[in-house]
Amino acid sequence: MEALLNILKKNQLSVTESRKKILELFLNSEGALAHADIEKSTDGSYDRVTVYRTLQTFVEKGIIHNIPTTDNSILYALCKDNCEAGHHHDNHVHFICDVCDKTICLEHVSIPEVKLPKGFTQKQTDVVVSGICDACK
Amino acid sequence: MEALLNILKKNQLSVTESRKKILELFLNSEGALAHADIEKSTDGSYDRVTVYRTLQTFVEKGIIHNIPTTDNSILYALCKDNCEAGHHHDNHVHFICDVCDKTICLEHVSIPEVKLPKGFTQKQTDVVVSGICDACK
DNA sequence: GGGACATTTGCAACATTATTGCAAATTTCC
DNA sequence: GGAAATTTGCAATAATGTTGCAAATGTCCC
Repeated sequence: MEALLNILKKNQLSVTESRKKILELFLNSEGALAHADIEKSTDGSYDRVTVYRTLQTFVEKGIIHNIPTTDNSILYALCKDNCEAGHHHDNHVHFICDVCDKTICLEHVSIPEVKLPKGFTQKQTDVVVSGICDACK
Repeated sequence: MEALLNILKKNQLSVTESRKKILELFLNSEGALAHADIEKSTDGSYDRVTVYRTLQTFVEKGIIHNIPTTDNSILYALCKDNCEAGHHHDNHVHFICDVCDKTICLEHVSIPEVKLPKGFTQKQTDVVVSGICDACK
C-alpha cells in the first residue's frame, strides 16, 4: 500500500480521487503549494470548491500546514511526520526565493530562540526568510 | 507641525484627509492593521479603492510594511524610523495573540540568526510568533 | 489670495478569490 | 451487494482586489 493511502487512512479520511491526487502533488513537491497551483496542476479535474475543502480537511487533520506570506496568498506545505491534528505547534523555517518565487520548507534548519517581552507566552514560531535559493544563485 | 504631517511631507506626498486619517490610525495603534480594520475605523468615509491605494502608497514609500500571515489577509504595520522606500530589508518579529487576535510588532526583540543550507542567501527575515500576549495572560 | 498644473479621490465596472446549501455521486462497512 | 455516511459538484452569493476615467482636491508660484 502506498504511503499516500496510509496517510489518508491514518487520518480516517475516505480515499477519493481528489484527495489522492492533491496529496500526491504535495508529496512530489519540495516546496509549498497555493490553491492556484493545485488547480493548475489538476487542470480543472476537480471543482474549485473541492480543492478548498480538501485543503481545509488536510489542515484540520494536520497533514499540511499553512505558511505565512506577505501577499494575500495562502501557502500550504506538508507536515513532516507527526503533526498533531488541529494543534500544530511545530516550528518551521520557510524560505521564499526572490528569483524563482518558490517557497521551500527548511525542515532541517533549527529554529532560533526568540526572547519575548515579559508577559508573553510563546506557542508557535514561524520564520520566513527571503533571499536567493540554491538553485537560483 | 504634527509628526503626521512631517511623515507625509518627508515622503513627498500630498496631504489629504484620507492619508492623514489612515496614518493617524497607525500611529495610534500598537498593533498591525488590515484593510478591513481601516475601513471599519473610518466608517466608510473613504472609498474602498482609496484605502487600497493609500496603503499601497505607504508601503512604496516605506512608511508601513506588511506582515506575513497564515490566513489570506494582509496586515500592515508602521515602520519605525528609517525604512528604505521600496526596499524594506529590515528584520521583524511579530507576535499574534491567540486570544485577542491582535498582531503586535516587537521592535525591541532582537532577531535570531538563522543558519541556512549551503547555497542560500538570506536577505530578509520575518519571525511570526504566536501565543498569548501580556494583556491576555 | 488666485489660478494653472499636478495629484488624488470616488464612482462604476469588472476580475479574482472564497463560502454555503443541497442534491447527486461516491466511499465505507457490514 | 446494499444501506448509511461521507464527499463531490453545481449554483448562487459574498468578500476582496483592480482598472479607467472624470471630478475634486492639493500644490506651487506669482
